[in-house]
Amino acid sequence: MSHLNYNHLYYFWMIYKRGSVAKAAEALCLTPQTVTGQIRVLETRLKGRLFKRVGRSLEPSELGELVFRYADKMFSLSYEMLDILNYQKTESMLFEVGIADALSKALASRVLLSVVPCDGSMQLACFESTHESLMERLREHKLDMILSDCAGESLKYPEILSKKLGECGIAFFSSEKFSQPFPECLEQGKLLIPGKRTSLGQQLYHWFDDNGLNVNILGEFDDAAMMKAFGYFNQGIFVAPSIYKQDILSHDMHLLGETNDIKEVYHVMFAERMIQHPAVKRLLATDFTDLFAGRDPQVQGL
Amino acid sequence: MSHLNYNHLYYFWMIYKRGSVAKAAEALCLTPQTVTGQIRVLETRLKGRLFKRVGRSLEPSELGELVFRYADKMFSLSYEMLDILNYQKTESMLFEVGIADALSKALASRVLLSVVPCDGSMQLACFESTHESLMERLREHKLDMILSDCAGESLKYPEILSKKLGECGIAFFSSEKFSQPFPECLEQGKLLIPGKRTSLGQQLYHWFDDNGLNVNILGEFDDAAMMKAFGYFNQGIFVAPSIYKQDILSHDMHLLGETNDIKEVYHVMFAERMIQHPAVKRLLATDFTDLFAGRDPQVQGL
DNA sequence: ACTAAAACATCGGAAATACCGATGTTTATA
DNA sequence: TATAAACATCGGTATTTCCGATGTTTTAGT
Repeated sequence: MSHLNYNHLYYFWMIYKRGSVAKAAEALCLTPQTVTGQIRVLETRLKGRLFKRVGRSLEPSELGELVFRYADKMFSLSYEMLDILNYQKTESMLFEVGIADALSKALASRVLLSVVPCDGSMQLACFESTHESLMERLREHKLDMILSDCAGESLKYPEILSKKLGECGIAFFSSEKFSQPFPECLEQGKLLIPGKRTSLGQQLYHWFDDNGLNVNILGEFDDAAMMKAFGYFNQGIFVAPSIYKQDILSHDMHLLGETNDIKEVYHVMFAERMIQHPAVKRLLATDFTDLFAGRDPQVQGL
Repeated sequence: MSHLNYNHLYYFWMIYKRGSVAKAAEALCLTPQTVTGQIRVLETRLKGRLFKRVGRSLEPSELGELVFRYADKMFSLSYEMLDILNYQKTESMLFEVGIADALSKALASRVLLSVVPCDGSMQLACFESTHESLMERLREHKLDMILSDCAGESLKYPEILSKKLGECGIAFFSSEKFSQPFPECLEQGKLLIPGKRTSLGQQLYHWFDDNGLNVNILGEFDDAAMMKAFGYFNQGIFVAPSIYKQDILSHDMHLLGETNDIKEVYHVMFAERMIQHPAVKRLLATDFTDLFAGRDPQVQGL
């Protein structure tokens, strides 16, 4: 049996992934007619059509679906390999991390600092965005890892693994003082809260309900840093992880109260790979219970 | 970043697998200088040597080892895909099974018959050989499955999975009758036994020891069918699974005795695949306890 | 209903590259 | 020391890939 032309298989994979010959041709820096032609050759070799025309676009045939299942695994591996070769070549290794807007940046930075060696041999690149858009980038191998407050979506993608790093109770802060005790005092001021789509935001809504609090919401923020900035320069009441109490109180803020009913949960998400990024490996080998209890973390050896 | 030439990667994989450019070139129907040339291009693309010369042959470099780990997964998948496309194309599907010489053919045939549909839509091809050579063929994707008496070796290859189908006590038969009771009578005749390299052979040696029997061995057989044939036409005492007692006794043989201390164990071995051969799927879904107890097996639905 | 745009398909020539023969170098073997 | 068996290199040829031009079908817009 003659050998497969694996470049043809790659072209096929690209058409399937991008959804059209035109888009694939663009990604491959070729003209559409070339790509079509090469697919014709592959179809001759495999003795069957890979796509059928539906309207003016193509849909994979049964054979196409079967072939794609294999090609996808193959070229995902190849992309993973090229990734690794890239960061092995670069003098100072790049570590690209996505951080969910909703997370407290202070804790996230502590987590990252504990796994990036301080000798300058690794260059950290942080992207902040919504969980969804970060997941997309992770799946495209454009991020090494994500720190996020929600792990739920990772179940949709079998190639994405996740691990809970830790969790931490939250506290309410304000520049004002209020006459009522906690938690009733929350009804007296205006609240800055995380958006409903974030895990913390949803928990807060339920908690207000459960405690019969009729709160007054000044603003909803998808980005925790933005919320905190508002809190510092306005009258609003804002939320932050309890363990940063000391830091926030030193900014002339007052602690209204704390609760462990609501937890900010930290998850790390990463693609399943044959060779993990060294920083991800370190992170997975590290026990963060100390960090989330407000102490300095212990980094385990690999 | 420019795209990889996956045909070059395939050539590289072939050199690594076969151990030399010359052997790879032969397998690829090319001349060695062509293969070397194409590898040079790949090395330029990956910005590093893949092999280093050691004596008059090549050894993979560190980069080569890394690349091979990926290429091997990729092209193993590709070969698996081509296999499946082959048996999907053929009108009557081919089912290629390896059967270890040492196994009783009667039981093996019952196992196979229970998973091959009787409508003629599947064509069975059986190869008998030693366990080792069958394993080699299985790893080369030249067999869909192996039936064997030993599963131990499968642990050496992570891509080979195995499952125990069942086990069955054994009995001793002979055309002669002996004066002494079982098992002492075994010392009176000449024994035909399975080879020391088979599981049954080893168990027998230990059992003779444990029971203080000083037996007289006429011949050792790697092939169970050969042993039985000898038993039928000579005076030797031979061994067979207890459940075929009735059949063997009807050939004018005498049962000397049975034991459950020694078991003939049946294992099935197959490659881990994304899409299993339908017959293997059926086999794995079938409970053979009835068959190994001498009853007709119940085939479960898929 | 007609036109324009956006898909994919086909064909023939041009550009790229894969391939081989000849030859050279090194290393193991007889 | 000769010989065979590896791999490496070079230059020309053969093959394949690629693109431009052109055609067909379908969708969208006016």
